[in-house]
Amino acid sequence: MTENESSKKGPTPSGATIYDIANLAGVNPSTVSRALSTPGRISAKTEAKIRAAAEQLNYRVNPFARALPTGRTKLLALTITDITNPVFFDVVRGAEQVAAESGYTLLLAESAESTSTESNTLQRILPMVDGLIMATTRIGDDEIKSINNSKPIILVNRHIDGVVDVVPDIEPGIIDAVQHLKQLGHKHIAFLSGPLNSWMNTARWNLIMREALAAGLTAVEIGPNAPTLATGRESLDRIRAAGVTAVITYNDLMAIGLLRQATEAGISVPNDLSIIGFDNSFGSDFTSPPLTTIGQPLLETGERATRTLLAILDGDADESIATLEAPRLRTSLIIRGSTAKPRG
Amino acid sequence: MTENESSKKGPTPSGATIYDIANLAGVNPSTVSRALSTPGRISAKTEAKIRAAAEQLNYRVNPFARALPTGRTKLLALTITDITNPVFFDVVRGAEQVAAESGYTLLLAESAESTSTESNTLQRILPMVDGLIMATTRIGDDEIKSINNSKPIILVNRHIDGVVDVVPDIEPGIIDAVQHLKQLGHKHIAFLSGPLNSWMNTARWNLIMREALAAGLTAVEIGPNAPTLATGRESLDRIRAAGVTAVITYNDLMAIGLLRQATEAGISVPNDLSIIGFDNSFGSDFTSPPLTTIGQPLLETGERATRTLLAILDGDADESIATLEAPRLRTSLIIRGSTAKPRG
DNA sequence: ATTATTTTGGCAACCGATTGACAAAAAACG
DNA sequence: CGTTTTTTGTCAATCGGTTGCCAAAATAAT
Repeated sequence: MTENESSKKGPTPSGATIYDIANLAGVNPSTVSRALSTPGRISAKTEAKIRAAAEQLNYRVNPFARALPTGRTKLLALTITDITNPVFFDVVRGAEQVAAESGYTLLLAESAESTSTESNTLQRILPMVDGLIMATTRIGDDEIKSINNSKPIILVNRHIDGVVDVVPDIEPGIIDAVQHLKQLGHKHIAFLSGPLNSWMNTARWNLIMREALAAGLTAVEIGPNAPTLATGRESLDRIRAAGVTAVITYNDLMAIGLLRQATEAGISVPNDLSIIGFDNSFGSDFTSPPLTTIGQPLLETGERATRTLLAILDGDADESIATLEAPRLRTSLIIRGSTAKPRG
Repeated sequence: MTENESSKKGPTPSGATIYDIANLAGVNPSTVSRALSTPGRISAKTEAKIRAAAEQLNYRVNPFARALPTGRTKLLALTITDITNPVFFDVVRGAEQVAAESGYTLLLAESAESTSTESNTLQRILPMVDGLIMATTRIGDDEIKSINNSKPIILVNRHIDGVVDVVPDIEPGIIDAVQHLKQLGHKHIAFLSGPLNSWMNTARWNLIMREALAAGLTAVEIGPNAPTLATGRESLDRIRAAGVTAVITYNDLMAIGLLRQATEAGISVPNDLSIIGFDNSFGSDFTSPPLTTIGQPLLETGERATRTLLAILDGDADESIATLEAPRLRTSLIIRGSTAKPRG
């Protein structure tokens, strides 16, 4: 602790600069800059000399100094509302990986709780990032549109006109789910719905309704609800009261809550009640019985969202088009243990 | 899309600068800087005028421009190895909240998988942050020490000489756990251990061993293992073979895996096998039966780690001392449904 | 009213890169 | 060998703030 000369103090914490390199290599700082960031611009010999000097000084480019003239920070933000929600795990993983591959750093922002916190965090983060992936947010369409005017945004699982989004096609999964229930012999099903203003919630319910109708089943919506484990538990009575034999929930978390509550109340899942979750998120197979669920390709969603964002940022027309026109990701039904023939 | 003048193009994406404000308010840019960042330095009247102008132009300070001369970015990094591990949820929450309160932004870095990825990510992040909280890492002591020479680090649940850490006292929880098992009538217990080089793993096992000995129980270590759900499942046979009636696991994830595997194999938990997890992490009460576990104050851990880091950064002697000398956080036994009298 | 003191605001240098313009050096050409 | 073209490296301005230093203005003290 006594003789570490340049540690932690002063505005140059850890710092060899291109000027130091220039000195050591006997060239002009701008030459150093070019050698390091515009390969080919400088003769191989000089470049080698500079790289050696940089290596020797353990040089790291100062991201802020670079960001200032270029306006590019190589930082991407991924916003989520609730780190506790397993849906994001794989989205984060996918995004993180693609970002890292491209030399970008992912800034993960959780805005638990209030909308105002979320707005504030966003305001703080916005100036530092090149672009935003919004995985979930309670923020309104207008604010998102306004942000979209200054920085590119990719929306995940939400649609707003004029904003780029990545949302998997929910149709195949829902069609299969309803058919699955029908084939098991269910006649009356419920949708345990999610948040009131959720675009995705509405989309899911509408489609379930349509398919149930087409299949000759009755379908009721129970909700709206916060998309949490707790509300899943709390809704057991309403579901029983509705007289249905099967439930599709807005997400897995709610399904798990419901399943646990039912089990504790002596109601057998799947025999007394079939449950289908949504998302196939991390942990949905940890329950007993493991959850039948409509799976989303979460990892791919994170990857694609990030790739799309990068394509926009790099303005690479070809890649942009390729990314934007790739076939849409699809949901699919994953049958596990929480669905069965209704009793009696 | 037609007439948004200054959107998304050029190095000044969204930007009013202090120069714009200076123009509008009829003062010098430096006066603007002072008015905004050194309250009191400028007369109230001028300051009001400047604030009004800033408001009108919707000014946001450019964090990079500020970081350049000051060397302070108001960014903190929190590194975790596996976003999937529920242990971090509350740590992240706590850290995020304290950081936000103090006007800092938390950069959450997941370095899933390989150590090399982790090193790379770290190198990328390091120059942009004021300090680091390392919640888990596979990185070696030496590298951590070396990082600690350039930026302040707070270690969570790990100890390295010379590096500040926040690690709750595991003693109370472990003492209670062993006593709990003894009182239930167990004679032979096992510790399902975690990663080989984990400091915390060793600490936990040593203490369990000591307490078991003191209580007249036999204790065996089974492992090392990766701290995952999968290894929990895979270790069932070894646990059965060891002839113990109770297991304490390195963490909840392993306990949950073990519990599920046991249940599927027709071994009743808690009647045939008692299981105690570790951490009381998110979801440890979702299982059937809910998991008895040695709880850590995770939220407080995240909060304290962040507060400590901020205290170091701000060099506020009083606050530093207060934070550093606060009573150590403690673990405690949380008795739920996965422990009972051994059968027969 | 005069001097001493404190406030207030401006000037200019600086943080560490990037980049357009240009001149010197090297290579290619006739 | 002289001239044109290309390559290579330097100069200097710039990004948007911060801050030490100083002078003008305002206030206080004598």
